[in-house]
Amino acid sequence: MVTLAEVAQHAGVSASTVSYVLSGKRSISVSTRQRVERSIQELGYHPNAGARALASSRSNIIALMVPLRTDMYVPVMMEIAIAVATNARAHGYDVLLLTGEEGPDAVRRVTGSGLADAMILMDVELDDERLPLLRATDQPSVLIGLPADTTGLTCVDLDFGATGALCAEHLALLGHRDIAVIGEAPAVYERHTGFAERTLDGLRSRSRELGLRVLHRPCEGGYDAMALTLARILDERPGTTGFVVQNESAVEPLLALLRQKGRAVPEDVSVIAICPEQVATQASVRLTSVAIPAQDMGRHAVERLIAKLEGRGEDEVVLIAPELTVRASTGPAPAAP
Amino acid sequence: MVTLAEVAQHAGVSASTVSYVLSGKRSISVSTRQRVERSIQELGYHPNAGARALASSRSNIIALMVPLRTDMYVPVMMEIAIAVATNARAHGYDVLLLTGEEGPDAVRRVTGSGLADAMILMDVELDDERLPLLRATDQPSVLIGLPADTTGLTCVDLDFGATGALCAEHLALLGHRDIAVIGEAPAVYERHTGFAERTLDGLRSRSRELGLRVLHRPCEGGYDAMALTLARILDERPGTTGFVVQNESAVEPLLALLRQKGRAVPEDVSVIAICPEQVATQASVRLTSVAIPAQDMGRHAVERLIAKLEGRGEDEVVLIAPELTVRASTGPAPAAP
DNA sequence: ATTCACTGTCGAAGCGCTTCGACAGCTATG
DNA sequence: CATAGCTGTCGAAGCGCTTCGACAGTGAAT
Repeated sequence: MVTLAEVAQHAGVSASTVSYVLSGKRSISVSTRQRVERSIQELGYHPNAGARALASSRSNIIALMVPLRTDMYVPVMMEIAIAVATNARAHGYDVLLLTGEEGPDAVRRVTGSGLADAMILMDVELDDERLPLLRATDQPSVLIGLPADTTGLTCVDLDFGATGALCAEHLALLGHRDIAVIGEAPAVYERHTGFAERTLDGLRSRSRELGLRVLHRPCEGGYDAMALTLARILDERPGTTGFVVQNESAVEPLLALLRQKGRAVPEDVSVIAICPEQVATQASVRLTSVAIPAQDMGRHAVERLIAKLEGRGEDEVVLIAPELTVRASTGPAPAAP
Repeated sequence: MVTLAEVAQHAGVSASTVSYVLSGKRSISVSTRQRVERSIQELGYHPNAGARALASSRSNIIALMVPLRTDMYVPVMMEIAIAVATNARAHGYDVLLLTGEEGPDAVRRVTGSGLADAMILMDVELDDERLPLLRATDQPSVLIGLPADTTGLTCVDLDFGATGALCAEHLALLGHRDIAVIGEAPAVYERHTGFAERTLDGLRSRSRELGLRVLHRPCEGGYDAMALTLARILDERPGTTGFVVQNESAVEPLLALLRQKGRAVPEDVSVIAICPEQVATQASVRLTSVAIPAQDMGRHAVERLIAKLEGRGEDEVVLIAPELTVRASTGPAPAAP
């Protein structure tokens, strides 16, 4: 293993000079710099991470806590995780992957051990038990998701309230009057992750303004659960002509069921999905959708975090504006019979 | 920040004693151990990761390289990644998330800097450019996937050859004679990740033995691509009664299209999917499937790696035996008209 | 009683790096 | 021409931990 000292000797300078070449924290003459860089190249030198962390008390690592549950919006999670890793690398940071399993202990462990310089938490619940720890420590952190109380925290999330409102507006504009929301699984609401409720709130309040009637039904996803849910909805509100789906695994079943029941999309009923682009474009009907901007969320989270690490930037809530893309699954409400 | 020395002072022992309590590498009297442990508790001590890594030249970190592409079998990747993280933690290791982006350089960087003690590579291609590096270094590694040449490497993967064979057997047993394989996107074959080819090979050779006729068509996934692919297949081999699908995003479109064409599943045609359990159970028809055992793969990979880190275990190829679960999408071939 | 082998503890020497203060050799300034 | 202020480099002091050898104390074996 090549060390700083060996590079220094090879280049005929002192170790500190090599260090300064590497960090750029003091000016170095061009000739020396080049000599050192050549030596680094020739010897294939890589600074030792542990020694560096010890001496500088900075690990250049960002911890990313992902939820342990793999049962929900998984592709989004993965996309965020990868976006975080990619953006972090671009800023010279590596990413440590923590699962939610350890819960608050993971936060303690990471902060206490100096394993990471900062952390990003995904899937934050409204009243998350990790939040007090984050507020107490001076280690920078960013949440992806929006807890109930955001004081002293930096959060990044899609503006789900605006997303709900946007869906209501689109359907109202098309003349729909009775709409149904196919929500996430009941467990998601019980866990109070927040985003589902916020979507619903936004949608409901805008609907009220626009005179839409809204029926909300959580749904486990999958074909059978969707069949049951749809039957109940149509039973209760036969005149429903608009659907907003916030559950990836209910999308395709819903489309199949509507087809099966002879309700044409978008002629008879309109469907809006809140889902990743890929799902919307690959579904059996090209779906009008509000995209979940996983990449953006990852990128923003890293950028906020880097800003904090560099002393710039303060606590703030970044809500990404939703964008509705009209595709083939929504159209004018059918004339009342 | 609490240090070893402070704990030592608080407990009235020397620093080395505390260290030995922590590592268990020398015997410590019960009374001393308890005193030290109490001090650790009271002070809320967490060993500094950097210092530890420097002194012991072991970071207790495993690097996990995931593919950058988020366009394919993503949930499987995520599940593997989480299984890796969870199992690694159980062995006292943390996981560093690397994206494929950096390619071979990431391997150099990690090995060179001592950032991680070992690495797991996902999505290994048949002739992966990272392999020479892995063979050259003495850092333990495990591949998830199977390259062309496995000498000097440890690999974990589903036995895709046996998977293909299993599918052929199941369909043959049910009396099918003409079967079609809906494969992964052409890009997957061009990239030579191997698993798709191995599946096909296994399926073809067993089919030959069993007298099945096989038509293989790669498919991008999504509704339109699937529609085109299916049309071609039925055009070329109208008598096709069995389908094997190895592309998650083609599954639901295929089912919808078959329904639409009036071909009932499983009465008229049988469908086997090679996909995660969740996809199989949540599809619009409960699918007979061969599961992709993501959790097992992650677990095996970590276990192999730990074994190597502890000096036990040598290079080997672990092929996980496929399991076919019969559900509602396969049945006896219809009597010839 | 003497030796021997443990057991439990300590002190000290690093691990490879960053960073602070020092300083030699300049150039610009009064 | 002395002085001040740069610029570029160096030496040395740690960062917090692990680990090696040393050794005091104890009990067993001689």
